[in-house]
Amino acid sequence: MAKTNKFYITTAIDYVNARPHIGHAFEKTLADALARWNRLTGKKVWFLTGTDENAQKNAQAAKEAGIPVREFVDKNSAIFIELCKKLNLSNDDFIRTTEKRHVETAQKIFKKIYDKKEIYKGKYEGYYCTGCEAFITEKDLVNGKCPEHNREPELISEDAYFFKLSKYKDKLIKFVKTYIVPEAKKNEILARLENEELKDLCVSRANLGWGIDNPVDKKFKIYVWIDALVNYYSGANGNWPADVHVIGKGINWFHSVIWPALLLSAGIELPKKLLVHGYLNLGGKKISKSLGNVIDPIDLVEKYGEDSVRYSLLRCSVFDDSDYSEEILIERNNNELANKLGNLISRVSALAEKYGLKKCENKLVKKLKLKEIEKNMENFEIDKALNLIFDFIDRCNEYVQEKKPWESGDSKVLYELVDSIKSIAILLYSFIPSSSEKIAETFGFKLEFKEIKKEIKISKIKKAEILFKKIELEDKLNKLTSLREEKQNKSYKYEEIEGVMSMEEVDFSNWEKLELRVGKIEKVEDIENADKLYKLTIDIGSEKRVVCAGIKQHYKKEELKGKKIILFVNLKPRIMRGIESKGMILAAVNEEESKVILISPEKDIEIGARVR
RNA sequence: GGCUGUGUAACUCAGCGGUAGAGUACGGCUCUCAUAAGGCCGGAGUGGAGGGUUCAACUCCCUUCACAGCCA
Repeated sequence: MAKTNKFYITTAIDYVNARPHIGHAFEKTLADALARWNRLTGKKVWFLTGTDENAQKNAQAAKEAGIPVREFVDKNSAIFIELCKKLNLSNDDFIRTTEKRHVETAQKIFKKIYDKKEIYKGKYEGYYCTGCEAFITEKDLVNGKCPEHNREPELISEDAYFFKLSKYKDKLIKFVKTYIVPEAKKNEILARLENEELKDLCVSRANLGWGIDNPVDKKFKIYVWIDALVNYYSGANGNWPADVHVIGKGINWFHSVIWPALLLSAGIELPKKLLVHGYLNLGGKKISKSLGNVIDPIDLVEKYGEDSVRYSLLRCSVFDDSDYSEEILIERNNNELANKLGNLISRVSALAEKYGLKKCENKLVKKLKLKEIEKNMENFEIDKALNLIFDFIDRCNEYVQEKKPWESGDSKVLYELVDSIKSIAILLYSFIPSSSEKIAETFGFKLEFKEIKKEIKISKIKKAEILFKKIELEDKLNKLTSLREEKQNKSYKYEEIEGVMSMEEVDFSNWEKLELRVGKIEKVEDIENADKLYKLTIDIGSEKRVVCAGIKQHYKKEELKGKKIILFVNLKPRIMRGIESKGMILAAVNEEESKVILISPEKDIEIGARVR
C-alpha cells in the first residue's frame, strides 16, 4: 500500500435528540488521539466530527420539548460542539447535516445513483416505528409495540425509493476484507454477507416536513442512509477518501455494507479503514439513556480536567467493551498520572534545578519501545501504546531510585532523565496534549516527533508546578454518592414506566416470567451509610447471590442468619449504595410500612426450590 | 431463534501449546529528590463447567452454562 501523506479521520455523527454521554466522548477522544498522532508524525490531517440532525427523531424530540425543530437542533448540536472544545479535540471541522454543503452533496449523490437507475421507485409495506425511524418486522413486536421504544408502530404502505444494494454483494465481500478492524468485527460482517441474501434498501421516507428533500421527488425525504453517511464525503474538504472511519460496533453494518455500496454506485473512491470500537459499560451495565446510568462527559471534564478524562477513556480497550466509571477515572488519575508521571516530572525537575544537566549518552531511553509503540498506533491499539509508554515511565522512576541523583548530584543521570521525559511528553502529546505542553515548557523542548531522536538542548530548568492533582477521597465519595442517587432515581422511574410494579391484572404468561425460589440467608452485613439496608448473601442452590434488602429496621442480624426465604431470582440487577443487588426477597408489608414480615416456606424444603 | 464475541488473582485487564502475568487494592521492608509520591519483597487463581486432541492446553477441538453485541 502506497504511503500517502494525508490522513483523513472521521467519527460517527451524533443524534442530537439528547445530551452527549460518555460513549460519545470515548469515540471522539479515540479519533482525536489518532488524529493528533498522525499530525505529530508528519501527516496532513483532516479530522471531522459532527451531528446528525435531519432525523425525524429530532423533530419528534423538539415537539416534545415544545420548541421549533431548527432551534432545537441548533441548541443541541451546540452542546456537542462544546463537548469537543471541553475535551480539547483537534477536529478541523464540525459538520452538521443541516448545513447547505451537506444537503447539496447528499442530493447530488442521490441523484447520481438515481440517474444510474440504481435507485428505483417501489412499494414498501410494514410497521414503522418513529423511535427507531425504521420499519420493524411483525415478529419483533412485543404486545404490538416496538420493544425498544415501547410505542405502537404505524402500519404504513407507501411508495418508496429503493437502492440496489444486492448488486454489490461480491464487491463488498472483497472490499470488507481489507477494510474492517478488528478481525472479529470483520468476520461478523463477512459471515452475514456470505450467508444472507442482500435485500434492496429503502432510501426514502415520507415527507413529514423535516429532513433533506428527495431531489427527484419532492413528496419524499432522503432517508438516513444516504443522508447521514454522506457527511463523511461532504465534510471531506478535498481530503476524500477517508483513511479511517471511527465508529461504535452498533453501526458496523451500515458502514461496512451500505456506505461502501453507495459509494461504489456513485462512483466514488472507497474509504481505507473502518475502526470499530467497543462500548463502555458502567458497573458492568451497558450505558444507555433509558437505564439512566449516564455520566455527563462535560461535567466530568469540568470536575477533573480534560486530560484526566481523556487519559481514563483512552486507557479503555479500543476493540472490546470496557468498564468505565468515575472511580476508574480517579484511580487512573491518582495512580498513573499523579503518582507515576506527575511525580516523575516533579522530582526530576527539582533535581535538575539544583544540579543542572550534563550531556551524555542516554542509555535509559533505550528501554523505550518506540518501534512497538508506533506499530501499535498504526494498528489503532492505543491502549497498548499507552501501556508501553507507562512501562517506560516506571523504568524512569526506577532509574531515579537506582542512581540516587539527590546523593550523587550526577548531572549526567539527570540529563538522561530529562531527555527521556522529552520522549515521554512527545509520545503523550496525542493523548494528554495540554499536560505535554506543560512538560515541554518546563524542560524546554519542542513537541515534535523528530525531537525524540535528537539530543535535548540543555537549558535552565525550574521545578515544575504540580501537573496532576490527586483527587481527594472525601470529594470522591461525595461526588459518587450524588451521582449514584441520581442514577437510582432515574432507573426507578424507568422501571415504573415499564409497568413491572403496576397493579393491573396480569395474565399467566407474565406471571410465568417471574422466577421465585427458596434461598437461605448465609451472611448478613451492614452497608455503610445505609440505615435501612442489609447486604445479604443468599444461597439459592445453583449459586450464591448478593441481595440488598431494606429490612434493617425490622430484623436483627441474628434473626436473619440461616433463615430460608423466598426471593425473585431473575430481576434485573440494581445498584444500591454501590452494591449490585441481584434479586429481591419477598415480604408482607402493611400500609404504613410499620410491619415488614419476611415470607418463609411453611415447612422445610431444599434450597433453590421453585415457587409457583 | 441464528451468528459473533467474552468468561484468567478482591478489582480492571494482558498473554497464549511448554513450570500462570501486570496494574490497583492488601501486608511487610526501605529511600527521602519528589504530589504522604518512589523503590523492593510478599500473600493471593482447581484460568466459567465438563469432555477430547497432545509428551504437554489457560492457550486447539467439541459440549454446556452465564453475559454482551449484531440480525439489514
